[in-house]
Amino acid sequence: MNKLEALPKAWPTEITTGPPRSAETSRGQHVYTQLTAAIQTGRLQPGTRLREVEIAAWVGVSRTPGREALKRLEADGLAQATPHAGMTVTTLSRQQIIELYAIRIELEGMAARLAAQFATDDEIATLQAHLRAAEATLDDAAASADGNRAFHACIYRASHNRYLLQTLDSLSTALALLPTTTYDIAGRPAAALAEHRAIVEAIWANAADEAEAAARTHMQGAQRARLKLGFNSP
Amino acid sequence: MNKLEALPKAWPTEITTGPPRSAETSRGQHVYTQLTAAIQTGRLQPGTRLREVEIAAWVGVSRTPGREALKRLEADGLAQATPHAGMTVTTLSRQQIIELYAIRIELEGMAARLAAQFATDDEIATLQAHLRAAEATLDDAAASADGNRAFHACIYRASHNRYLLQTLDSLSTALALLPTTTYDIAGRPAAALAEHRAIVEAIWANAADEAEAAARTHMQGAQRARLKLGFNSP
DNA sequence: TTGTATTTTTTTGTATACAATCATTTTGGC
DNA sequence: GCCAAAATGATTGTATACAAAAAAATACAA
Repeated sequence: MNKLEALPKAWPTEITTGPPRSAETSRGQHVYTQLTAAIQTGRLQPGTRLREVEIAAWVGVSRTPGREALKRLEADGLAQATPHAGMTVTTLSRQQIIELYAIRIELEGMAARLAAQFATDDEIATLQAHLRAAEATLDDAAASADGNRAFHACIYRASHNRYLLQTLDSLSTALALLPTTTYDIAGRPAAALAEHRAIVEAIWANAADEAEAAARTHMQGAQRARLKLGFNSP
Repeated sequence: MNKLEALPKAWPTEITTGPPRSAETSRGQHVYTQLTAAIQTGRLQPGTRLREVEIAAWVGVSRTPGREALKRLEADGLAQATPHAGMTVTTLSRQQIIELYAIRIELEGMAARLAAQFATDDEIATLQAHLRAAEATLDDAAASADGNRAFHACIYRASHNRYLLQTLDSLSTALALLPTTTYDIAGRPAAALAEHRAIVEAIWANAADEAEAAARTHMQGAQRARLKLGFNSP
């Protein structure tokens, strides 16, 4: 039926960067971590075929935990399966990116509003620390992108709504499928930092409306930057 | 560590109500369908222990597809796992219910807004058909609840945002963990119908703001009704 | 050459045996 | 009788063999 194109059989040479795999975590969890890391760093490009045996051999486990990890990827939207035919890393269309940002704008706004209402002093302090850290890495796109992820995750947690946290996490992860980050655009890290400042200030002042507005403005800026970048295929 | 309380070993006598399992669908999918159905109809109560072997034996398959289905339940938030200790059907706390409704209010509003902008004539006609059908089942709480689910799913689809659709689907499913529906409250089906009418009218008129407001009002009403009901444990 | 039937190969789907881990019970000592 | 430590049992985690389905390759005729 659907012919899945043949794809690079070569795997990234470096297999594990982190700890080899604590006895605490299951092999399945380990494979999942490896796969998401490989996708987010771009070592596994969208469209790449994911074969159970290859994945398993790559990480050095049997098919069972490998298969489990792939199923989780599918549930996260990071991989797509066709019955009996196998999985590929999801390729986002322009339309999908627009839809992703649409819901993210809404939920980031909600998170900022809730954070303005419910964030603890500790959480606000952490946000401010992230701002300071971001100043130091304005020139490093990769570090900026990492810092950005951490900053947003902080706001999610500060919302004190576990379903919101979970949903935004999953949406952010899906956007990590895109090959480059918006921080590769000249001036974007500085603009993002200014927008982040506005959000944190509103949260610090317990100004819910302002926080929501600032977060929405920020995400709209991110979307504009993203769509300016263009992307891989359709 | 955590002692999982011993729980009823008896399984619902009727195993399968639908088709026995088409050759098209995998056994894993079949188990998943059976489990979600059992949870949503209340045959599997929150807190019930889910053992891989029992599940597998119940549906008549081996552990592998049973285990796969359980992992999917966990990803959906319908079951909770503790490593090496097993899974139980999720029990929602009052706080969780509040958080669920909070995000649902936000996203239902967004869906109604988008539907007002982008719904096709067909989709609006389907919504109107649902209103007429709901009139006929005002006295039947179970039928009302089913119709309600279908109605909302229609709006999700009419939003034409696949991530919004997916997220709202998942949130609605999580709420199905609650034992009784708000439609068991006297007068609630009629109130809900009136609120549904307001939403559809706004969508039909392409009035985005009104649609969002109507949807939020509706969900706030649903939340109030829900919290009035009380619930199982914590 | 082209279209089609058939075989082969590849890959996922499933069953099952075994290992690891945690909870419980039993045993031994005091 | 009570506590600790070892043995037991239950249950999940993992490996692997086999079945089933689909895709690809091959053979063969028109």
